[in-house]
Formats: sequence, structure tokens, C-alpha cells
Amino acid sequence: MTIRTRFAPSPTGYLHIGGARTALFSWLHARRHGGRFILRIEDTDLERSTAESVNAILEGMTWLGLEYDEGPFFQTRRMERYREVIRRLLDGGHAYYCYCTKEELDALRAEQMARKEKPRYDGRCRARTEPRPGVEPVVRFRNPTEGQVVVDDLIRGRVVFDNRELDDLIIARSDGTPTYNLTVVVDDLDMNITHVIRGDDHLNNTPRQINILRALGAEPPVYAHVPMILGEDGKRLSKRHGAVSVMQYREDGYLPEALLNYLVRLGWSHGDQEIFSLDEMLALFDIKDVNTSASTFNPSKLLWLNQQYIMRSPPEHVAHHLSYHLGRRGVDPAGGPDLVEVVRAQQERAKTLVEMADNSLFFYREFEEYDPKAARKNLTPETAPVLEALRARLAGVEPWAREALHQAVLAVAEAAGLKLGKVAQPLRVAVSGGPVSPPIDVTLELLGRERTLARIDRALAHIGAAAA
RNA sequence: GUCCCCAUCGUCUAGACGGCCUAGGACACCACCCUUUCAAGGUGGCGACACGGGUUCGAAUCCCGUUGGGGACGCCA
Repeated sequence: MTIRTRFAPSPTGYLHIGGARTALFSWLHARRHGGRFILRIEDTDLERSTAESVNAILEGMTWLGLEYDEGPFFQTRRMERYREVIRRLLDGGHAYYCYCTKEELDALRAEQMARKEKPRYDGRCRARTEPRPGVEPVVRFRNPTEGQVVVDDLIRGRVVFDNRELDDLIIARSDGTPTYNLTVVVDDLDMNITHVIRGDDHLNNTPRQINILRALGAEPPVYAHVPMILGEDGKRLSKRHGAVSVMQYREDGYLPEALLNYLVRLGWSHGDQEIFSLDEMLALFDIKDVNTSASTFNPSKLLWLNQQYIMRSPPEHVAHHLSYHLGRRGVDPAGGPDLVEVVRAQQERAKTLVEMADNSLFFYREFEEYDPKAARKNLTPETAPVLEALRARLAGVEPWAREALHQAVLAVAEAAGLKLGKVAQPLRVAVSGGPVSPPIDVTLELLGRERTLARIDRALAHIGAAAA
């Protein structure tokens, strides 16, 4: 039997970190076993579901590269099917109409809480045969009152629930629309899902779903409940813990592989290995090896991983992603040095693509103003002669290439009796506007003779103006 | 409150069969080295088996309890 997994988000927000990891695990499990990965949008909550969220989720999946083989399927398009199943459950005596009002239910809950009991529906409409005038009924599933439900979870092991702890959950609202626990069961069944890989928060729903499945005469799929991701305060991950939206990480200059790598290591590991290519993940990941305990999201480790990926990835790949950020800054890389070469020069000095883009702007356009501190220290009347000497020397350097440029700068330093740094730093500030850049010879090579000379002139003018 | 789940450095984690663990790696942090800036890199340091009982010749590893944390308890998903 081919393995079929699914990712089933509800479109009430963006694709977040937790969802992305669950999706990754599902995707990995399917791909590793030659199975199929299905995307299903659980949009039965009309109030909160939005088309923008659907797009955001799709966009996030695409950016991460988690391709699905089937879908996206929308639950709102399957209403007929759910109605039919509800009918069947009703006819078979597995479900019944409940005419209790919200007020009654609230009162019941309050009483139970007061008695320190677990609040749950007491089944008072189970035996009702007559409708109650003026009340549109909901449909409740008639949960078994005895026995146990055993979940043999791939991650948690055997978990046993007592049916007495469960109540008769609502499967259809008074307007006739189906609720989550019903739609999930029907869809997983219809879509032949073999492995339900989802968040830990659904573990408690599992026995109910299994009971519905049994009432329908079906065999439950295999379950794997992955532990949650918590924020640094140990609470459920949310906005206040920083970025939780996957697409925000793109905006912040992360490479999708870095995020994926970070996510796969949350709750899973393979010895001491930290870096996993997609192929390695595919070869090594086993859902059974996933941890049972929740883990805390650690932004600084993600940042480190991102830097590792920026350093280790082929420059062409990084350039591809970098051009997105350059574009956001209104820069067209075609108007300057080869972007791939710029990446090569910057690869070891950027933790994010945003940082790299910002630090590379000067290659493509005139910087607005000098970094004040760097200018104050390096563009002074004392350094003016050095810059002039550099200008004269650089004007005639042949070829305009790294080694020759290095020799030229070195020669100026020696002639002035200065250490290399004393010459290189003013030059760096002059050409880049700030105190940081790739090695000076590389920087000059990329910048080109024309721009280099023009910027030295600009720096000289700046010194003159400041002195006046 | 009730039910379910969880528990190794601040964080992510290694830890088959209990002995190889004076508990390993990574991030972060600190120091030093390298260095034309910033980085990268190198070396070292800091730092944990929640607690209490068992079982055993021997427990981070097994059992029980305590404590702590998380989740669920909706006409949300």
C-alpha cells in the first residue's frame, strides 16, 4: 500500500513555523517511502477563513519547496459529502439531534466545573424523540460510553483513553454545516490517508475521531503526533516571540533550506549532525525517531544555520535569492558587477540576505552618505595625501584585478611608511561609505576602476569640505 | 478542576541491550589565536541527567511517587 500523508491547515492566518514543521515531517515521511503528500485546506470555519490566508499558505509551501502531489482540496467544496455522512450516522443510530440551547450548555458546564469535574455534554438529548419547537438542532455523535480507545502512536507509543472521558461531540452545527472532527475523519478516509502526522494538540481529538471512523465501519489510519514548538518563555509560539510566519523569514533574509534544516532538527536528530541537505533528510529522517517532548524555538541557532547555508551554498543559488532583496531595494544587479562574484566576496560576512543586500548596495549605486564615525576617523586631512597617492597609483594599475590591486595598495602603504591597514581602511570608507567591506582588493576589483576613482574624488572633496 | 502528554547544559540535542558517561556535540556567552575592516576559521572555558523512593553488583537509562511544564476539555480547527 502506498503511503499517503497530508498537511491540513486551516486558512485563518499565515503558514507559521509550527505548521511548517508538521508539513515538513509529513512531506519527508511521504517522500521517503515513495508515497504521496496531500494538501488539504480546512476552511469549514467560514467566519475566520480567508482567501488571503489560503494564498499565504500556498506561497509559504512553495517558498519552502514542500511540493504536494494532490490538492489543494478545500473542505468547503465537499459539503455534500459531509452531509451524506452525517445522514448515514443519523440513520445508523450513531448520531442524534440535540436541542439543547447555548444557555443550557453553559449552565451545565458551569455546574460541572463547580463540582471540579471535566466539563462535558451529559447526553440529555440522546433519547429524545420529539423536536423542540423553535430550536434548530445540532447533530451529535453518539460516543461509546464504555471501553477504551487505544492509539498506537508512532511517536508517543501506546496511549489509552477511556470512553467515559469522552462526550457526544457536535458533528453538525444547527445550520447544518459539519465541524472539524467530522470533516477530518471523512477526508482522511476519502483521501486514503495512511499516516496522520499532526501537532500534539490533536492527540486528545484522536480517540473521538477513531470512534467516528469505527462507526463508519472504517479502520483508523496510523497516527504520529509531533510535539509542539514553544516560544522562549515556554508558552505556545506566537507573534510576541518574534517572527512566526514562514514568509516573514523570507523577508528577513533567510534561505528556505536553512529554515527547513532548523525545523527538522527541532525534535529530531541524527547523532551529532547539524547540517542536513534535503537529500540527507530524505535518507535519514524517520518519523519514529521524533522526540516526545516539546521544544523551544531558538532564533539564534536559526540565524547561525542561515549563515552556514549562505557560506556553503553555491554562489549562484545565493545570488538568486539575494536578487529578490536587491529588488526590494530598487536595485537592478545588471547595472553593476556580476552578482555571483559579489556573493562570493560577501558569503562569509553575512548572517542574512538582508544584511548581504545592504552591505552590497554600494557596488550598484552611490551611497547616500558616509558612516559618520568611519568618516570622522578615516577621511581626515591626514589621510588625504594617502588617498591622493592611491588615486594616482590606481589610475594606472594594469590589469584591474585582485593581485595587481593588492600590490598597488601595498606599494602606497610602503611608500608612506604605513601599515597596510592604515591605507586600506580610508580607502574602504572612501569607496564603500562605511567601515565594512570584503577585502579591499576584492572590493576594488568588483567596483571597477571608474567607480573607484570617482569615489576617491568624492572622499577627497568631502575632506576638503569638512576642513573648510 | 478533570483527562492526556512531557521532563539531560540558558536553548536544540547525543544517550540501543542499565555498565564504554569523571554525561558527548551544536547554538548562545566568555577568553585567546589568526587577521587590511567585518566576518569566517582555530583553541580553550562556562554549563545539565528536576526531586524522592525503589529494582540492581551497577541507573541519565527500568518501576513508583512528587514537583514542574505543555495540551485538551467550543455550534474553532
